[in-house]
Amino acid sequence: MAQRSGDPTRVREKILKQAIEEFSRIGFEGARVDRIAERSRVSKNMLYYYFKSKEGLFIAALDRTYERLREQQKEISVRSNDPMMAMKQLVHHTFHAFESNPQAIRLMNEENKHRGKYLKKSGSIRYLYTPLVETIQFILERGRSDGVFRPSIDARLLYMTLSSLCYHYLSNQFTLEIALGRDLTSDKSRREWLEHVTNLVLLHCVTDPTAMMAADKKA
Amino acid sequence: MAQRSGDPTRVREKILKQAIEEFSRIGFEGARVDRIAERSRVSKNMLYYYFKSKEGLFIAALDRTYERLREQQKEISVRSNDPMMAMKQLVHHTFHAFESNPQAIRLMNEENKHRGKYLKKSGSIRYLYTPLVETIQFILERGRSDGVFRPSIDARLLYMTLSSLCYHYLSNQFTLEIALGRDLTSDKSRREWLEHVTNLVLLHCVTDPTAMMAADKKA
Amino acid sequence: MAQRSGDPTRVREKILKQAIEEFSRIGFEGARVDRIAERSRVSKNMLYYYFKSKEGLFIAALDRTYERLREQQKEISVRSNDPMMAMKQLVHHTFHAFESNPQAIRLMNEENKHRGKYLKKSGSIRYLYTPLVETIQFILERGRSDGVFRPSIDARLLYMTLSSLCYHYLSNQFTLEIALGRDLTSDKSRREWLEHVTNLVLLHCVTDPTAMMAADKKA
Amino acid sequence: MAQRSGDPTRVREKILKQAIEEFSRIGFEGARVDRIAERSRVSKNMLYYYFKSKEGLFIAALDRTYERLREQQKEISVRSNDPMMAMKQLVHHTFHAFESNPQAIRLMNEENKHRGKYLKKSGSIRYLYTPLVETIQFILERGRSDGVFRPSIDARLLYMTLSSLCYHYLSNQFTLEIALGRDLTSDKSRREWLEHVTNLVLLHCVTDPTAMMAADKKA
DNA sequence: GATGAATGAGATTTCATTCAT
DNA sequence: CATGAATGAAATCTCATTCAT
Repeated sequence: MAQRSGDPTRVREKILKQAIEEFSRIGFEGARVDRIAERSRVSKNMLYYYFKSKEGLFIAALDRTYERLREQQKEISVRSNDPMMAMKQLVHHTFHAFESNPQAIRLMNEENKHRGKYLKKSGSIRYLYTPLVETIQFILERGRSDGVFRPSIDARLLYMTLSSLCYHYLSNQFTLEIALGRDLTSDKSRREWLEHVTNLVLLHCVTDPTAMMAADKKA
Repeated sequence: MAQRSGDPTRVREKILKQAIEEFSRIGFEGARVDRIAERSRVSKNMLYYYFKSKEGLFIAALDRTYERLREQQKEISVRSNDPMMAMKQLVHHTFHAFESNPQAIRLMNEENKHRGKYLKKSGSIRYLYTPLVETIQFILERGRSDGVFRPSIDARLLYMTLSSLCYHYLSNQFTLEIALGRDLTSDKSRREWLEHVTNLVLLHCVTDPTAMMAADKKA
Repeated sequence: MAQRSGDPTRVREKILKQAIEEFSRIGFEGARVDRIAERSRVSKNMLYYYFKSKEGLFIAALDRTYERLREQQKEISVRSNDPMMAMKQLVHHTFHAFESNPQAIRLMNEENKHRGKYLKKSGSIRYLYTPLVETIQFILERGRSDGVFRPSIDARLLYMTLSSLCYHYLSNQFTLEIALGRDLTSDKSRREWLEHVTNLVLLHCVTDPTAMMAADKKA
Repeated sequence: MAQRSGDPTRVREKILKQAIEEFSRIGFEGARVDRIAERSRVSKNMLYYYFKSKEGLFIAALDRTYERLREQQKEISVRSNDPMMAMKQLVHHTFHAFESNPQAIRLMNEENKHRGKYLKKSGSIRYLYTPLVETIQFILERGRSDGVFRPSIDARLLYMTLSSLCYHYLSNQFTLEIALGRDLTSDKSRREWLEHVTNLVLLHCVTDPTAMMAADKKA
């Protein structure tokens, strides 16, 4: 039985992985410590040895998830010099970041359910959005100096806009699908939505939206 | 000892009220049947008598909540003849509907956590959004015939937009606040956000956004 | 399996009895809820149903034990009119009360181990000693008016004396036996000790100890 | 990483010190091996290496404690030539010995709770009281030859008396305080009690208690 | 000697649900 | 309709002890 895997950080990682899986799937109270232990092929007490309590494990799972999300957001390099193009890329990256991290969405919802209780204890997202807001800031400034963007755009407001539109589509998929009778997972639907979001954001930013719409039509 | 509290539907209502409270506060798995029974001052057996199981109670709670939300959405009469004004009212009403129903938000999140499992069993939101989408449709058409709105606007897409922007602000309040270091509950913040959302939506709808922005500036 | 014994107070009593047994035998931390449940032939959760927690059960056990002890102490009627005789009876009764309640001694020790933590929560012994102290008072007064007892005897001090001498012999039986190499459980040893204690107490009370000693010798 | 803290006996001592602390505070079953290890800043394995088991550690703690108590009792040199004075000193020394060793009291209670089980395995108190009884014997004899003490006093009985009266006051502090509504830790209370005990013991010993009482009154 | 990691058994407590009345 | 008592399974967490290095 003695499995003494030798590598303690690997054991920790295995547990953490399964914890993220479990907590994001069914929430804090729904999650079962037993299941996490079993799936990471570790005895229950090891889990307590490493994380002290279910809550400790949950916080560790949050920490790790947000950290990962932040890493991904840092990578959103805006390669294009064209501010409009850059903004478009930003929307796509943001959506994709959430899309490829369904667990992060679940865990954030969970956290909001708990009124931020655990986050306050962990402090890990405190700066989650910072890199993204900075990127937005950067694009906005370039757009402004190019004269294509209006000068008064608030980066944080824009971030909230972007975030709402990307997050909600994914987070509330099931209620939306049932209510609207529409499949939101199809490629077509996602493309359509992304295009719509991009359009909205740009409309908000550009100096001359009418011109932009005209240009769009031609394309 | 038999206390025969008189009105059976009243008992049912008391239970349901506490169930909505409990489920929305802490989710399906976090909710405790004992607590619901205790707080509605009803013996657990009554609860099982009326609702059969925890799941039955949860579904009943969902049903009731969505029904209430739908009622509220039906009431969104768009009094103004001016399509722009009407749209603005729509945004405000939608936000307010969510704002005054935090439990509905919580329960919808819960439902998405369960991948729509219970909704499928209940069918209660199937037509939740219909009246709202119809109202949107109506406003759009009037705006189009007035020449202020573009003809190609998709009502459902617009609804999703509206919904995302209003819902997310409230639903993800805690993570947003911590991450952005900003109080979202203040009147000022809410007004700002609503104005922003209105603007976005209108920008998307109007035929001549540039003119609209110019008009805005004067005002 | 359904044992539904019908009489809930009887179930409570059964549990309590076993709890007193277990807690007095091996202390709060040594006691096992499982064992108590098993021996009272009740499922573990019933125990929590009636007493809420291990601590709740412990406090209930203390309460009951002290109450019983107090009952016994109330019964110490001092039948004799002769104050010396009455005092002698008192010593015997006190010793016997402790002797026939080994569980009470154990539980009191346990409580002292916990620095009175649980007693403070229960308040049940607050008046444990009162009836006894009053009896002492009564005897002392009669002895004084008869002229055989000194007037300045403090009843509470006398109680502490009595109590120490009776309690310690029983409570520290094992260490005393091993240390002194003497069997303290034998009738002879107990008689001897009781006589000694009686003598001490009377010596302390009487106006003329020398006369008393002389009288003793004759007898 | 190997920290080789240098002196193995010192490590042993550190562990033992914390073990005495822990066992006396909360008893054998309440004590936690983890806590002892942590507080002595030693890995659990060391603890097992030195003491083999929790029980082994407990017995070692008992041994050490009794040994220390015995040392202290040996030191009770009765400096006075006056037997009455010597007896008074003895009472004070005994009380003080217990008072300055609350851990010893706790551990003795613990031992009695276990019906002497561990003492039998250790044999360390077997002769705990011997030096004290011998001292008592010595004083009694001198008092007898001086004519102030009665000839028939049993040293062991006297020891038990002394011990009961000093031990109980300290050991049952909490229940006594709550029951009698009296603070036993105050200097005044202790002085009073000690005087009372001394008096009792002397009354028991002297040839002419009436004379002694008269002498007391004058002083 | 010394350590961090691991174990297995078992501790207390909880919870949805049902039965007898 | 209504209740208090009961259940069984399982949840979280603990603890003395040992292994591999």
